[in-house]
Amino acid sequence: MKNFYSQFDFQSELLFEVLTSEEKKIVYNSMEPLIIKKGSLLFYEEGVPTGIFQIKKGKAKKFKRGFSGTEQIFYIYTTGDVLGYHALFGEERYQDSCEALEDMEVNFIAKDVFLKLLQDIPALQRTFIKNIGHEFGVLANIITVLAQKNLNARLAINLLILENRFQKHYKEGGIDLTREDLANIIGTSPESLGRSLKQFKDEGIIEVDKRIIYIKNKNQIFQLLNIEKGYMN
Amino acid sequence: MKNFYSQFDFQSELLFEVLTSEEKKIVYNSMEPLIIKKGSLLFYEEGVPTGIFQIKKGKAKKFKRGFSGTEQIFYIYTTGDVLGYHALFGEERYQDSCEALEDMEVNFIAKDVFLKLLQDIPALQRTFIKNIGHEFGVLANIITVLAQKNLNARLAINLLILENRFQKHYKEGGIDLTREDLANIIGTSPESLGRSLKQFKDEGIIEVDKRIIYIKNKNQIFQLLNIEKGYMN
DNA sequence: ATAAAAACATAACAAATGTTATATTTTTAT
DNA sequence: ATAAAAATATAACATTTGTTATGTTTTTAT
Repeated sequence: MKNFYSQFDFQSELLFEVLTSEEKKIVYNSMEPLIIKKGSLLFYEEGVPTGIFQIKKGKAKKFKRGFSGTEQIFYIYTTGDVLGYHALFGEERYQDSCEALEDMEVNFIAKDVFLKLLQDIPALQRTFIKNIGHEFGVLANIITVLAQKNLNARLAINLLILENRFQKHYKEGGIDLTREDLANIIGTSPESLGRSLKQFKDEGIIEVDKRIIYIKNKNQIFQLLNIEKGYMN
Repeated sequence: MKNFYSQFDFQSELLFEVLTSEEKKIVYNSMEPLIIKKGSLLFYEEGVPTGIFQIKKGKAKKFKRGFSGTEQIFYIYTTGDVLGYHALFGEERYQDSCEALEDMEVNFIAKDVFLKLLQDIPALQRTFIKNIGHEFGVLANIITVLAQKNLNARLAINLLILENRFQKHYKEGGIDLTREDLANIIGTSPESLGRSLKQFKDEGIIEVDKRIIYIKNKNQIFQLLNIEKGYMN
């Protein structure tokens, strides 16, 4: 059975790790640094692709809008993640939008430069396409959770996923998202989310400081989810 | 704005349509016919990929199992669809399982043969990778529906999608799925699904014969979903 | 530093969905 | 053709989630 976290992680921070140090040098020399302000878009649905990004600092949400206009967030990117490459394979447009959740520093590789890199470094193309396959499985897993789990379980699962993803890069390891964004990840309203958070607080599962959520008792979460010990490693 | 149905359709029946008639001949000569019995698997999660399939006759469900073992179905394939190719790009394993819903006739292309075809016909590789990108967007749309819509709306949307997909190949155009499978698509229990179906019957939106569901009044469905006329074309 | 705006917390009530139980219909195997 | 098994329909009740409303805290802009 697969590791729990890898079922929900794009693993897009490892994409350049397959390269030799020589090849890495070529790739990193192709990058140009960009500053992206909180609230602005790295790319948007239906837009023509311009290149790919690697996050040096900050977080971004990937989302689509439903019929009714509500954002559905299906991924939060953090430091190290590479993103924006789907649309570069096969002359497509972006399938979704990506917005900075805080002021960000990113490295950008322009489309033409990236396509040249793919040609020059055979391992790169295979790695990226392989990862798109993996990401496909991640979305299928997200579908499964949204379709089969009730609100508390969806919240519990996403708290584990988000804490795991953030703690790699933020020392304190808390989950710092607006209630609206968190609600738009787990598929509910901010009010219903609030009720579940209160339950978790009352049961000692989490603590909240300002809006930052800290997981205090993972065992209780595993119990809630009926996950056997050992599965989470 | 994109066509409604294309947002939820893999469009994997068009993959060979980009080829010249000469190239098509090569591809179709590489196929071997297979008979697959109802209930057996074309491929399964974690399995090593063997090749790709094109459906000549019959339907198949693509699904994953959640923690609790319940199937989550995220796609129903029908006649003409090509499937099983994700795992062939980049030495992966299957991310999901695919089971025949009735006795099927399929054309099979073995892995090595298919990879050779990809090399020999450059347009083919681009087309397949482009389609994987499109399918990624389809899964994101499914996530949005599951996260944001209530049961009746999810049912309504999936009835439209399924009728549209089936009517291409079955004259009567009804939706013939077990209640369990349909429930495992829209993310509910067969009992709750039954209640919604009864409501739809009482309101004259659908008719049911044996287990086959016929849509009788699409306008009522559009109304239910707040979809403007013209959007569905 | 302060006022205004935005985000958050919480409760009460309404509506939707889950669950359990039972009866009926349809399919399958012999 | 018939009995057994599987699938379906439906209802009653329990639980979960959505919604509306109000007050408080936090952030933002000046």
